[in-house]
Amino acid sequence: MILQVLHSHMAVPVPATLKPRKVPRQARSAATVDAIFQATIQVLLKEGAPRLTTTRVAERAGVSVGTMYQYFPHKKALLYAVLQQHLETVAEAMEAACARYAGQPLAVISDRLVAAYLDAKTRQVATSRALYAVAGELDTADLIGGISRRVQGAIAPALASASDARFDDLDSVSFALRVVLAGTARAVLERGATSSALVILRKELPVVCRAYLCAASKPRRPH
Amino acid sequence: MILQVLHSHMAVPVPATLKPRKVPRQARSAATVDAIFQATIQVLLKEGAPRLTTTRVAERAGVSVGTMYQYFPHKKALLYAVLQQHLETVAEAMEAACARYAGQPLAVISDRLVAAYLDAKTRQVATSRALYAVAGELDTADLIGGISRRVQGAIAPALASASDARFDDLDSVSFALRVVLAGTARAVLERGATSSALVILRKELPVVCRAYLCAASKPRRPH
DNA sequence: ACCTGAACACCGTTCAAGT
DNA sequence: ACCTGAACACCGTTCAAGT
Repeated sequence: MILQVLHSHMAVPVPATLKPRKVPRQARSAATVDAIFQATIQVLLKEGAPRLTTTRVAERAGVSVGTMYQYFPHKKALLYAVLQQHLETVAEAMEAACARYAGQPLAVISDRLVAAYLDAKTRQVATSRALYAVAGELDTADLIGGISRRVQGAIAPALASASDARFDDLDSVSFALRVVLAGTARAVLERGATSSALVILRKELPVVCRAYLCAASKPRRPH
Repeated sequence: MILQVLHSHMAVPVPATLKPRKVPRQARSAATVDAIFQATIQVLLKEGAPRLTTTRVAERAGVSVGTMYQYFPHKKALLYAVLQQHLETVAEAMEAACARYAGQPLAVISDRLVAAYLDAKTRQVATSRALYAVAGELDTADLIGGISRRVQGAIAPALASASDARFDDLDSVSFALRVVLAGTARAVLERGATSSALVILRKELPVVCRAYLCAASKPRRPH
């Protein structure tokens, strides 16, 4: 529930066992939850995933462990919420880009989507990396599934709207495009994220996507 | 060292802290290590990552925890070794495919490399998935870095050998191709790996790579 | 020489006792 | 009503005591 307070647009269902047990109705509670949230990211970045313990987060947030467990039923719920926030930021960026460049030529749409994805992911490289590491311990099937559906739901109409191309199998192409974007970005960001690797990614990934979309579509006369 | 016994072709340097502390010189020791290895995978698949404890692995392998710590200085060394074995299998498959299809037209090389990668990863989908989950807790920068270099060292000459294409920036293209392959496959395999998702991946990933390689190269007359 | 497993430090989680 | 933090079960790791 608190997740909905923080992200009222949320469309992804949260598994019952991962739901926070308490709805912060008062301003003070909301502040506490926010402090816990911030503390989690700070400890993760400063101490690393292995030292991200409930005690340390509580200490940094200025509350007792007991209090923390009133808001998050267990450690995983905490990580889940942080990951969710990050993924929804990315999803929003993609939705915005899709809406903005609808009706443009395919090459433009492709380039803009790639740029939007890379921008969203590289805006806080450190946080992205840390969250990839943390996500492995979580049951993220539903969360990732929901975000994926949301992103694909934005990509598909954007591709369909291209002024100079049409797709026979829009769903497969949307799926493939999302997976290529997400997978490739992760493969580079998760480890070093060397600046040279990032440079190559920014140069080559647009070529990959444009070439693919072109190969997977048929031309059509602009109307 | 024991890793070298198990995989004598190993080219990747193992960080000092992750090295097993004991070299099994006798057959009995090698058998013990192998039992620990098998037990790790079994426990991981049957009980899941959270229940993968040193005690459980030792019990299943039929040794005491103390004995296990003679061979692997800590739990991470165990996981590291298992992951390493898996990645080297994939690297071998890629090297074999690269050698086998050298000199062929670019489209053939591309399709075969994609097929080789997907085959290697999907041969044991369950193990692949389980290892992705486990890898998050490990310091895999060196391991992944070494394997990546090895795979790119095979991909680059294969691409250069294409009978009908030549590349201006071979390194960037090899890098991008490897990252697209690895990232995309992971994005699909890591979660559900629905059979429908796998079908789309097998159909679209070759199109992605072929279109990209074609776009990133110039044609040349076969000699 | 090699193996064992109780013991230790530390983790996630709970809940009686405080305010 | 809400917060606290000692207590509990369990984990990774060690090392004195066995063989």
